[in-house]
Amino acid sequence: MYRTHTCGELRAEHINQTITLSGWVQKARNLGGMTFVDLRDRYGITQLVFDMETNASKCEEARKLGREFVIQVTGKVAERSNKNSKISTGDIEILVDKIMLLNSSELPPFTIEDETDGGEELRLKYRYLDLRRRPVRDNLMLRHQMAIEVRKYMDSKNFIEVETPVLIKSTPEGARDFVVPSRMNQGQFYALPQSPQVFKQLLMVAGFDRYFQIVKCFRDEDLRADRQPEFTQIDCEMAFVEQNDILETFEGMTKHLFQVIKGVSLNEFPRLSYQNAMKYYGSDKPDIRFDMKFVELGAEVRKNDFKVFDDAEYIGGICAEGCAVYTRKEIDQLTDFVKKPQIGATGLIYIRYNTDGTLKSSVDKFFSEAELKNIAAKFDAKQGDLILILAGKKEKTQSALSELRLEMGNRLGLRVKGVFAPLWVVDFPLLEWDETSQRYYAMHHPFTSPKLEDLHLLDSNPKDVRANAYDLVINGVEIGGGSIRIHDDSLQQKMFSILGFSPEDAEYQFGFLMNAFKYGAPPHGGVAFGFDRWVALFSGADSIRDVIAFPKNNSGRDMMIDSPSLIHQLQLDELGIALVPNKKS
RNA sequence: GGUUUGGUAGUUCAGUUGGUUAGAAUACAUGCCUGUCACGCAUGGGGUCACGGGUUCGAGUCCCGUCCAGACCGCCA
Repeated sequence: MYRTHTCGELRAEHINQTITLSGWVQKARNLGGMTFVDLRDRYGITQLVFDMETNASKCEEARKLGREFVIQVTGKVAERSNKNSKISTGDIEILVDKIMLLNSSELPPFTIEDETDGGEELRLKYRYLDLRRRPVRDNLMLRHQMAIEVRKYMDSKNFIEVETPVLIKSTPEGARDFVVPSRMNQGQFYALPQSPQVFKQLLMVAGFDRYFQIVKCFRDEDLRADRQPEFTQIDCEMAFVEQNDILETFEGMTKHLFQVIKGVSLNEFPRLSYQNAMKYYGSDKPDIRFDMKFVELGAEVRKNDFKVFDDAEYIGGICAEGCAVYTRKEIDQLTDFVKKPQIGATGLIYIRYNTDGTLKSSVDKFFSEAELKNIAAKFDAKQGDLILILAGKKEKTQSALSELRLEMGNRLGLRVKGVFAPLWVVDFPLLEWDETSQRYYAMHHPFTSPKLEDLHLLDSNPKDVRANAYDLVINGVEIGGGSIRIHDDSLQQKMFSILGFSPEDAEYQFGFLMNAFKYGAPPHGGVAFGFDRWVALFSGADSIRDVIAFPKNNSGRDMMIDSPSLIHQLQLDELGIALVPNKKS
């Protein structure tokens, strides 16, 4: 028997018991006459004691132990003379009688401690060592707990988990597919699912009126801190429901997770239309932990021969409370921030509402103090506030102002970890126009239903048609999204035609779905949550990499197993694949 | 594809206007130490300054290119 207990469970009540532990040597502290060894496993750390006076040979053995050696010890639990309140086993220690070396270890490339000295790259390369560290392990434990609670909640609401296939069919809509060549059908390819979308809809046709799945999805797009090529969704679908039924069901799931995992009780989630989200926050995923809503300026600022305003399609700003004290240097920093190519504004206009009631702005040449005061009133600015204004093309300016708002939120410490502000963003547009390809794309996906009351616009004015689509946003992170689907084959066919599919293309790619809809498809809709993002939100991690056991790096590489990699010519031959030389070689 | 930051000891980093033998901390090794728990003290080993080219009397430092890594934009129905 390798162990009678774990390294995290022995307490004062075990004193005088003879026990056996196995684990990794975290650290040996050799004091000459005696040696202390911290023995670590998944559950905690227990201190082992070796005394030169009572057992010199064991003490000599203990001195030879290196970091991460795997040992098994048997001994008696004893009360410590110096207790350590920082660890749960800090009241006791083990007087070791027998020690067995189960395996030695090379010196790890970074220290296996809560505060490691290792950098990101090294830790990914040696992920199995990184996972020995408590903070990383805790994230995976949290992930496990959240998955358990999702399943508990969904089960309690009569949802059943059904597995859907991973080798499916490529479709040109949406993200790039990862494709898998078929050996038995040469020249043909499977695709890995970007989501189980069509399968869950087919499950609704099949009568499983409440489905969910915690499922891997794949998208061959560039990575970010919150984007991995393979990621996990909580994928859900319900039949015989309207939008409100879905929002309530999954608001319930969200509240359950917050309650059980974080001990946080949430109030009813606000619902904000896409239109208002853009108007007040310039973003379809606003962080509403803080207010600082946009104020749009109109004709009243366009008559002073100030060309920046006069020529602008959109003029809008935010009011940063208490920031009138910002120095010229700080405002220059903000100007540089909005002028970064990633943000793309051409300049920044400020109005300082000084504490003495005077106003100072970067446009004093064009606006009198009274006019500035009027503008300040529009912002509900108080003395001591700083108004920041951007002007230009509407979409670009709103998005730049949104970034500026978040930056100010950061500077003012308004985006506090541990504070959670969820909301539903609803009434997304059904379609968006793409200039490059001169066609409409589905904003959500091609199976999303238009709002009944907007249906008449579908031919005349497609871009104004709103969809039964919604996102759950928490702290400015898109945690999930979904829609009420089309369940009528003629409407689905019409959608495909608006999206530029020829009837033949639509039949080739989605014929099975439209065919299924001919056999009594119930009204249905659903939602999918980004599980990794959710765990990251709960753990406070900056990147979803921190909550994934074996993540990929920025370039989509697994640094540990070093994939992707070349495959043998024999494998290529079997698949009937010939590689063309790429530009690098 | 683009913007940007970085690459120096096992690791995390510093390195001044381009100037002698490239430093610190930590880790590691050895010795001393009987209550440590970030143990302490002493000593020691450890460097292809990412790679290639250029400027220069002289390059870790300046210039060009390549590679690698991070953040972001594009992209992500």
